[in-house]
Amino acid sequence: MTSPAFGHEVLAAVLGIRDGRLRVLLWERARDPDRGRWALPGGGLRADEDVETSVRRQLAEKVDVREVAHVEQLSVFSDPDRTPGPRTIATAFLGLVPSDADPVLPADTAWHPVDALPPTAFDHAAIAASARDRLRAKLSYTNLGFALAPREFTISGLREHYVAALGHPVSATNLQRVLTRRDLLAPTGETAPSGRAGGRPAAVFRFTDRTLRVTDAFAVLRPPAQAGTAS
Amino acid sequence: MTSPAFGHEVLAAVLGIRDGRLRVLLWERARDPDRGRWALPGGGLRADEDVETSVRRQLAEKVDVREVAHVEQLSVFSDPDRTPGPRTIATAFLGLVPSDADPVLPADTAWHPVDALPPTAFDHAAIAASARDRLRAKLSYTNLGFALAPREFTISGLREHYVAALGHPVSATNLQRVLTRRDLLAPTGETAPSGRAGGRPAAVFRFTDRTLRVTDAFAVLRPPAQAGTAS
DNA sequence: TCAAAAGTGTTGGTGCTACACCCATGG
DNA sequence: CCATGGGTGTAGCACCAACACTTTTGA
Repeated sequence: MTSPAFGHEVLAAVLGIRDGRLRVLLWERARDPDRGRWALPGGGLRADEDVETSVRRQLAEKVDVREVAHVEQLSVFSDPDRTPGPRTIATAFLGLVPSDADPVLPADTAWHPVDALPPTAFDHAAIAASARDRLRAKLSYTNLGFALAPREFTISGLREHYVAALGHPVSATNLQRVLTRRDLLAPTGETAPSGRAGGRPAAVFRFTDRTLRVTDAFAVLRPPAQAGTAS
Repeated sequence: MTSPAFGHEVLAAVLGIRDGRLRVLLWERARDPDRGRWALPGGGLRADEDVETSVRRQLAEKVDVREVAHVEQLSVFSDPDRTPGPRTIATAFLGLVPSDADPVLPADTAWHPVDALPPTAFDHAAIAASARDRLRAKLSYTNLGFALAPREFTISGLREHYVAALGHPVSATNLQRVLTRRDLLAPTGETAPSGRAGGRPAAVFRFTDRTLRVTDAFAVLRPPAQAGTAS
């Protein structure tokens, strides 16, 4: 059991919709190695914390943690040569920040389009891509939209978030019906003022639930009966 | 960047259907700590390998690797006190062995029902539970059955595998239709002899594909068109 | 009164579950 | 020819995408 020891870092791909695009939070490295390239926030794991605690601590230094609506583990990146110098293993996380949260960012930190990244440090581009893919997959069978959208929104506003995140057209009509059928949306009773060009004012909604819920589990091999689930 | 270094181990929850139950491969610890308790196979990460390479190497010592039909990463277990002694972080994997593979096992190693584990070492019970849950979820929206079932099987034989893995009844009629509709099954043309009590001989099938395929992605927010996918 | 934007009604199609029925074998 | 188990036909339901239509606003 005398196995070697390795450095361990925690990295977070924090995604959010900003200016109509799906973006990831990156900071520009001021020092070698990879000076001038853009990196994911994160850093070394401390002796007294587990990786979940660590990622939240590290994010708190970039973003007010209360603004991060969802955090989940992606996977381990462990190529021996993934970084120069002493070997470091990384546990990668996906974080999501709603678009009405506008955290004050340090000067070296900015949101970059996840589909058009600037030159990135180490293997961080692969981590960002894996975060993007995880988000896209989960949007379609969970209520994860709550972590991208603002607290309150109109259906067409929500639709734009889904379009930006998924990268393909989404029908507002059917989006509303799917989310309503599954009881994910609740009307607030308010309406949003119509724009400069007129038009009927939109009803305002919020998500009924702001924690992750799988809505399509066991689509095929569903456990029998479960009477009462449909409400 | 002078963060501390930690031991890193790789652990595999190898699941398979044995004697009609979903079981996990465990070995009995002969030494303290946790002597006499049952542990998942695995061990320290070497300096020149990544975690995926490592888990396959470690499994080769217990099971002929060619018999492991599927391996995937679960998550990191990193509680500072998860093991006594110097801190060790674990990357946990799910491995699946088809029921027609019968690897020769070392004397200290045995298959145990995953829903009725013997006393387990460290946090290994939680890892086994997370492997079981991952398997159950993926069975319902992927072709992952190929990694549990034998190479060739009858529908009712396959049904028993799903029942054992999921823990709830599954209809053979509908199982066949669902898997056929998605082109996951191919008839071999052979039939299996009927049992002592008679009955029509069953047709023999195999999975068309023996690598993981997601069959239900984007059930809700499906990308538009994709002409020709249905074939 | 017209254009714009939001929201609802409706229709046709697909996939799924349940159940009834037919098929092939051993005794 | 009967019991046993395998396999298919089909009816009804739920869900869903597309599209036409109605509603409510600003100019």
